Formats: sequence, C-alpha cells, structure tokens
Amino acid sequence: MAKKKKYPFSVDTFLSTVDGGRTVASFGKNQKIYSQGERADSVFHIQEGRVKIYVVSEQGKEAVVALHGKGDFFGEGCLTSQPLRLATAVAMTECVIMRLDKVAIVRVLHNEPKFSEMFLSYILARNARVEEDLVDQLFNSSEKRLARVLLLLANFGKEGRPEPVIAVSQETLAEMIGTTRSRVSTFMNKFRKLGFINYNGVLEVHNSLLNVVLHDNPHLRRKED
Amino acid sequence: MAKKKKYPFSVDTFLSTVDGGRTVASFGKNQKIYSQGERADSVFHIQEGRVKIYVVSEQGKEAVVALHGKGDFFGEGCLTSQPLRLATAVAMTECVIMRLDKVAIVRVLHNEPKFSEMFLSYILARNARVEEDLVDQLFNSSEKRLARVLLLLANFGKEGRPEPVIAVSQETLAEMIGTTRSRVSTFMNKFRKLGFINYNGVLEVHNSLLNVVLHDNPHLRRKED
DNA sequence: CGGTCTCTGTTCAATTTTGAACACCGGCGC
DNA sequence: GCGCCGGTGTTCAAAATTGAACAGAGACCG
Repeated sequence: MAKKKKYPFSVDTFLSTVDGGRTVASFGKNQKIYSQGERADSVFHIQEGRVKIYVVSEQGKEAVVALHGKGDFFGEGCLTSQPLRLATAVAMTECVIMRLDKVAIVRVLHNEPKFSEMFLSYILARNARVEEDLVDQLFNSSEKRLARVLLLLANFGKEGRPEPVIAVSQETLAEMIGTTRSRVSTFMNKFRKLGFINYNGVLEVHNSLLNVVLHDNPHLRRKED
Repeated sequence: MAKKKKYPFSVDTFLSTVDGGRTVASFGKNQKIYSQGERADSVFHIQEGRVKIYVVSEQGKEAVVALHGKGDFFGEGCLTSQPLRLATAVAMTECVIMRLDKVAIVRVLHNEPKFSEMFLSYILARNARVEEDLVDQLFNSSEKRLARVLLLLANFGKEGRPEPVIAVSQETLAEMIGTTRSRVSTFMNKFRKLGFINYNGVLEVHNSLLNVVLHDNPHLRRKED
C-alpha cells in the first residue's frame, strides 16, 4: 500500500547515467552496509537483495525500523543536515547496492527535475509507511502488530512477480514490533493452529490472517483450542 | 532536533507569489481543517497557530500522529497517489492557514527547483522525526515516552523566540504516547514531585527531565518519596 | 446560586507484557 | 560421533499497563 514504485525503470535509467560519485558493490548476508554513528555522506539504492535498518538503544536493545528491497533507497537521512547515521543497515540476503555520494545525488536532484520529482514521491510514500507503523504501534496489541508485519512481509515486493516470503527470525520479528521473542513464538503457533499461517521451513501467510488485524474478532480471543 | 526550517522566509516568499489555487483562512480553536476519509486534494501551510493530526481506529481509539506549528506543512500525503485523508487535522489554537490546491503545489514543485529542494528537505526532516517517534515507541516505557514529548513540547518552535509551552490536555498526551490518561496523570505528578516540571496553570518543563529519558536512572525507580 | 462541562488526581482489580530460564531440534565442522 | 550454535517451543513469576470508576476543582451559563 505504501510503496508505489511508479517509476522504478526511470529511476534506474537516471541513476545509471550519473557520472562520478557512483559505485556499485555486492554485500554478503549479514554484512553491514553502514553503522549507527558513522559519518553519513551517501545514499544507497538497492539493485538486488534485502536490507534491514535497525537502531540500538543505550541499553543494548535493538529495534528494526524498516526492511527494504529492490528499488528502495536508504540512508537518505544524510540529505538533511544530519551528519551521522542514526541507524545501522545490514544485508539480510546477498545484495547488489549502488552507493551515491551525497554531493552526486544532490547534483542530480538539482539538475534533473524529473528525478527529483520521483525521489520526492518516493520519500513521501516512505513517510506514509512509517506513519502507519507508528499508528499501528500506538493502537494495537502485539498480537495484531505481529499479524500486520507478517501480512506486509508476504506482500513484500508485490509489484513485480511475487517473490518468496523472506525468512525472518522470531528475534527480528520481535524487534520489528517491539516485543519479546517468546511472545512472537507463542503467537506464531497460535496463528498456525488457527490455520492463518503455515511453516515447516518456508513461511506461508494466508490472507485469512487479516481477520486478526481487522476488527476485534471475539472468537479468536478464546484461549487455545 | 528534527525540524530545521532553514528557509522559512524563502518558503513564504515562494508561496505568496503562487497565483491560483491558493487561499488563506482562519480557523478557531478545535475547528477541523480536514477529516479522515475525506478526499485529499490540497496541502496546508501554517502561518500562525498550532495544529494536531490524529487518527481514529475502528474501535474508536484516537492516536495523535503529530503536532504542527508555524511554518509547517501538513496534508502532503495527497502528493502521493493517496486519494483520501488518512488522518484528521484540527486547530489547537486560533490558526491562520494557507491552503494550496494539489495541482497548484505540484506546479510550483515542478517549476521552482529552489522550492522543490526546500520542500524535499522539509519532508526528509519530518521523516526523521516520525522515525524517531517510532523508535521511541519501540524502545521506551510510557514513563520515558511522556518525558520525551514533554521535552519536545518545551522546545517546540525553539528556532524563533521561545514560545510558551502549549497547553495540552492529559488526554492528548496519552494519545500521543499511546497510553491511558490515568497513567499520564500519575507520571506528571511524579515528575512534579521530583522537581522536573512545574504546573499550576502553565506548564514549565525543566531540562532536568532529561534524566528520565537518558539512562535508566536507578534512583528514580524508587517508589514515590 | 445551581447545573453542566472539562480536566485532573487517585484507586484497584484484571489483563498484558516482560525477562529469564530451560529443553529441544537440526545443521555444521571436525 | 560429538560438541557447538542459532533458532525455536514453553513455562512462570514479576512488573507494567489497562480500563473503569469515583471525586474534586474550576470555568461557564442562565
């Protein structure tokens, strides 16, 4: 719902013609792309793979702010006057990622109104998504929040051909919705027993899981059956 | 920290020269500017006053997504392909607000690279702020979250001369941090007893309240003294 | 003045959530 | 085979949070 990616083709076109300040690199699974606190002087664009953005608190707790996939930008916080990374970006899978120097992308934004329009669209869509996450957090119980991220994961990259559901550990899920792993484990099992999801190794999310998110379905609140 | 408002003067300049699709109106306290579900075809810019943005859930709960002040934009969600308002905007004080038709602001964004650059900056800053809110929600207890919003309210509009701290009801505070009013009341009194805030009618927030937000100050966890 | 309204302070039982612990895989390297 | 490790299922007491209720304070109105 959030990410429209109306012009992925054109974005690639523009980016591939930028000369100077542009590099493309591969990252292995779990490899860090940048870390919280480092100097922030570049924006990244995912060509292939999945990236997790997370923040570590002073107490050592982690919170996952976002997952990104093909066609997404990240690290754009440096375009404001923010000099340091506020989060850590790590590759969840093998990734191919383009890195754009801040000065380079600022130049493109300046010289290519078409690109700058697309970029603004992209950022506005991202904004809407983060606001949704915030509202979800303010409104819903952890059970509903888990149901929601599972549905979102299932629809991840829905635009192209339906990619397989990403493998995400319960630990990460817990960090995404702000709860504990034991809690995630319990709910996952509940959802499975109720036939809303399925997993032996690969995760399948059925649309019936929507029942958990929508309305306060009373018969779901019955203790295990 | 989030809102830099580097170019408020220039933004006003640009906006005031837009011809067509631009109107300025006043709103009384508690008057709605737009409502969740209405068609979204305009962006607003605050000339004077304060505005609250909130969402109502299916269960009738409310969540405050943001408070905005002089110089802020809101309603910019319509610039993506989102056709309906996802939230309600209401004037918290007497307000003077400029309304820009979607087509008008799209035209300005298109024709005035300088403005479009500022607008992008603004949106990026807003983005950072919402992400901070989300992380805060994922990490912290309601006590810390309350401390944080109080500090943010105190620094609201810090850029110009220090405006008085906005009067915000405990109910609204509760909706901002996702908890109950009774909880807010309890914490407010605790903070007052500890000398972190002060209020007889007007709210004063001392910087010492930072002690609540930073570190898990053990001696604060002693039950009331 | 009495009535109504909004906002606040306070209490408390019921419920949700945490955090830590322990056991159980299944893969991997050696 | 064996030990190790990351991910999972499960339990439970302690702690945080909810939600509803009641009372008081002050503002406003007729």
